[in-house]
Amino acid sequence: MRRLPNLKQLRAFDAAARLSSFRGAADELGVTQAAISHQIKALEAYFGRQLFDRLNRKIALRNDARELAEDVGAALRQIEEAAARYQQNEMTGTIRISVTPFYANRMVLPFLDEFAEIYPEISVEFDYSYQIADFGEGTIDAALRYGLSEWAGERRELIHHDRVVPVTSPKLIAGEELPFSAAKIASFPLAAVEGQERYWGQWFAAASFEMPGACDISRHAQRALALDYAVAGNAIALADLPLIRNELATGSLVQLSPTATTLDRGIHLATPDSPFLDKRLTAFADWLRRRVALLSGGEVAT
Amino acid sequence: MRRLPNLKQLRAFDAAARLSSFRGAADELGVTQAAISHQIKALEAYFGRQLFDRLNRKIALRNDARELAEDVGAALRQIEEAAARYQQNEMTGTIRISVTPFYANRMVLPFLDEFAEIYPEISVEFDYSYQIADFGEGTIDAALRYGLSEWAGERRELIHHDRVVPVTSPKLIAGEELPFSAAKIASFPLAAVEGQERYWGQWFAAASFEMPGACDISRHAQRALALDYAVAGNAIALADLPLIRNELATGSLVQLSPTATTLDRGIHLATPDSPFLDKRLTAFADWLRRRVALLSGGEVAT
DNA sequence: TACCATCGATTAGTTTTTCTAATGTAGGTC
DNA sequence: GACCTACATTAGAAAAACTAATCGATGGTA
Repeated sequence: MRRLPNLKQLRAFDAAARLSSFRGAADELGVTQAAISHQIKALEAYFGRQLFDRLNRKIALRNDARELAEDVGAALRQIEEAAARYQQNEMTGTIRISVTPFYANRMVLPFLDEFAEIYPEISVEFDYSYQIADFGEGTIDAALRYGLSEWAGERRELIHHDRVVPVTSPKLIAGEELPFSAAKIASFPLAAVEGQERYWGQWFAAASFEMPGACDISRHAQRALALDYAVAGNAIALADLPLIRNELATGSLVQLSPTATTLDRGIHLATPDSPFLDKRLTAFADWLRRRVALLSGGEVAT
Repeated sequence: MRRLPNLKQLRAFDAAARLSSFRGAADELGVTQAAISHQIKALEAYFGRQLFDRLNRKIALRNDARELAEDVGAALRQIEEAAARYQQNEMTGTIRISVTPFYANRMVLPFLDEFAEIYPEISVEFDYSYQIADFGEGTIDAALRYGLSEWAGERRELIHHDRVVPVTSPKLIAGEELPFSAAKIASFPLAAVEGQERYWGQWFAAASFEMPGACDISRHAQRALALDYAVAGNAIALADLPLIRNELATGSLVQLSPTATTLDRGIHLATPDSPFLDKRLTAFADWLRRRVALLSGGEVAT
């Protein structure tokens, strides 16, 4: 595409032609009349002929410029409408989110139809992977990630801070009375995620109990595996209640104590560190945060 | 028409989207790559979201911006074509020219079909009037005027300098032998236009003859009336040969001497003093000048 | 694997464009 | 005939656009 006249001048021309007035065009474009006069003059110089006849105190679009005015007007209208359409379709289209099956199955998929009801034009696709997705390839718009509150090179929005309680299989504590004291819990085998053993210490502190130096703690590579270990009746694990509500409902896990502690990690929606937030992702994050908060008892993460 | 994005930025966007490259867009628009980067960034800020994904060493138009790119491209193409059309239709349409019937009938209308052949898209309308037309009303594009070489407030193009010879009706000189000497002519009644008697002196000077102080000179309000007077056999008049070629052909006038003198007046095409010349008027003036020159013997006025 | 060429981003400063303020001119209006 | 409004023009101010230089990243190449 080459050889276009100055588009700002064309815009002034369009307004002046429509209104048959430089002053009117100036008002419409929010500039002075002198500016319009300059623009038209420059455009006439570009074309090498007059676009308007200057009659006294008014102007008249020349006949041979009429078609030009119509075409330019139509083109500008097309641009205006295209821009408006682009701005309005913010909440349409597809967003692709990378998420672990563990979290998707428990916290997202069961409620996704609620999101679809609020934003019927947004379709959400999931990339189920334990790998950290690469935004660079452009195939992933965001990722739901479990972790600490810091990452580099990307923007994160907190969805939900883990707030954990001790749980285990009824098999492990057959016949014992609930709730358990912290001391009693400490006497059982405990399950922890590798590198996150300190959360047990944090929980015992919340329960005002000094954690014994020599606890029986097993270490697991992933949160899901630690939970599995507990479900199998091998140990007590710390778990976020919303995440295991199915297990609690079916009785495959029981909550041993009302004492809960909030961890310094949780689920975040991570997005590429672009200067602008995709409003659909913001909407998704907002929705998910509220939805998860409902499960946790109403506290919305901020 | 309001609420348009910056059109320069849209132009950069169009080029970048088409070429999937900022550098390519920069080359196409004849600016540096940095300029495109700035423009796109500003446009993204305007919309509040990203138009392109920045992958490594390349960019990818986002899906939701694809429609925008197409619409903008189409609109710019429309503008490009409209501008091209406007520039090409310089030689079409109607030009309205004010002209006296006397001159129109003798010098323009007989040859107008030749002009129509060269410029078939230009239609010429005439306003037959002895009044000086007012350009201000916008109904007249130009005027063919007889006169001196100076006017104010308008642009003139010389079509033809009068080059006059003495002519009269055969009735006046029945039986006399041609050509006449200057002395013999001076002995006849002479016809002149009011205020232009000096042209007789000029002619006698060209004939190397001192004009007698007491010539029989009649004065007429218009050139056409002086000629009529001669056709009627009442006097000898000075006339431009091309203008009276019909009378010479039919014998209602005869040329008395080969001596001719060029006057300081002639026919001009006068146009409003606008900053740009209507190329159709230039074409008309050029054509008419050459056509009249053919009648006068090949000298083209400059 | 190191090097080179290319692409886009960024920063700071310059150039160009665009705009304004002031003023002039010419009609139309009361 | 004074007054109002519309467009033109000038000079200078403001804003937009652009460039040069440089960075970081990466893909191709030797």
